[in-house]
Amino acid sequence: MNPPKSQSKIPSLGYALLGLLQKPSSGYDLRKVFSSTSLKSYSDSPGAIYPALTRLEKQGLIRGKVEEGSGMRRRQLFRLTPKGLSELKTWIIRPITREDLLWGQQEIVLRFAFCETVAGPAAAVELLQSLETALKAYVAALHDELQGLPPAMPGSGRLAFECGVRSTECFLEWTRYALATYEKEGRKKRGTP
Amino acid sequence: MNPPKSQSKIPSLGYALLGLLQKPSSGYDLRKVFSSTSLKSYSDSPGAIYPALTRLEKQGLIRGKVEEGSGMRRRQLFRLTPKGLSELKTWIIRPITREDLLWGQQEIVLRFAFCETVAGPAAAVELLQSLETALKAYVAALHDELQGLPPAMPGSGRLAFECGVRSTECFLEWTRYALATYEKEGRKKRGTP
DNA sequence: TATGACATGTAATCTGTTACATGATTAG
DNA sequence: CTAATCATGTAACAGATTACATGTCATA
Repeated sequence: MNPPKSQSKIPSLGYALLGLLQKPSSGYDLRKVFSSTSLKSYSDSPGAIYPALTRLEKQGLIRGKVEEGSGMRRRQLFRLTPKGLSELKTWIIRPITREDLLWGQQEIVLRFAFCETVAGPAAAVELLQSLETALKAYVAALHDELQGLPPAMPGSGRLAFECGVRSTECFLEWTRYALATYEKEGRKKRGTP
Repeated sequence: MNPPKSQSKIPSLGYALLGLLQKPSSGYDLRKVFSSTSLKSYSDSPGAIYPALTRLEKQGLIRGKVEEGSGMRRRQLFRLTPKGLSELKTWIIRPITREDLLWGQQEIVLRFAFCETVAGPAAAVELLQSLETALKAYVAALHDELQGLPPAMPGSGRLAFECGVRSTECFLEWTRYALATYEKEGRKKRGTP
């Protein structure tokens, strides 16, 4: 009666966890990653992590097993299931859309960060290419909007808008830099013909 | 018994609404601003806006009045109360901390965008100066972290980190550009001595 | 043996999302 | 008249925050 609800919408934190679980980890390990590395934008609170892990396990995307080592603290190691890996891969390699850009850089860069180990360098290049396309259109649209701003707008309002434009341009430059890096690597491996 | 709970933590959306309500608006107006301008990162759904307005009114930060025009649709105009204006100002001019940077650019730029009309150009300059200080330290820390990355890290992981560094540097450049803009304006008004 | 770090979880509460509901006014 | 748009809300649900609760192990 309903359309098949194959994908039961996973929040961003869920995908971050899936990506990190390429290396089997406990909830505590994951919390430490979020609190100590540059993924600080995600919550490291137990009230966020543990329920999220439980949900992912219920969906069959990860599987936890309590470690039984002599003289060790109780510790549950989670690892990706094949289904979880496939879900992660699907999320990562979906081409970048304008919507993705509106929801923010963070998630896009996270997808890219996981891309090489999950789907290989070729997929990373494809992801960057779709990102470049989307960004070029978006930057152009932002410039148009900047032109159309009411001249009565106070200085700080216009400057704030310019900040958004610059930040997007910077993201585009990084995308090109990343593409160039992959190209260089490719040439190295093929022996710079 | 409890410490005085003078500030009852307002979420980011609440402050965005307070800032926009410098110009009296209806809930529908505000939704249109969120859906049509570059504030698209905030939700324009009625289920977010209307409850948020109700909360702000209960806290005495805004006041709504139903408009009674001949042959007009029912429409409730909200405007800032003095208490709301003061709360908004306090939020805006608090110096930028490292925590603010971790929570994201978005909110900082929003604060700056409202700063000039709420607190004047001098406050905007002070805000930018505290931002510059915080950003300089943060960029340095990010460079250190980049040096310390494990060499075993896959290419896309390192590139993703570099994206964060570049984006922060870009933000710092914008901050200096904005400061320069204010300085130029100041000289113009004082007659370029 | 007492302190602190390790490790996991739960409960209350708040906010946002999604979807639905309602009525008034204007355009065709 | 009827369809679309204006304008406001509500209800059910999911997810995050905060604070608390529990117990283990190492070490001083």
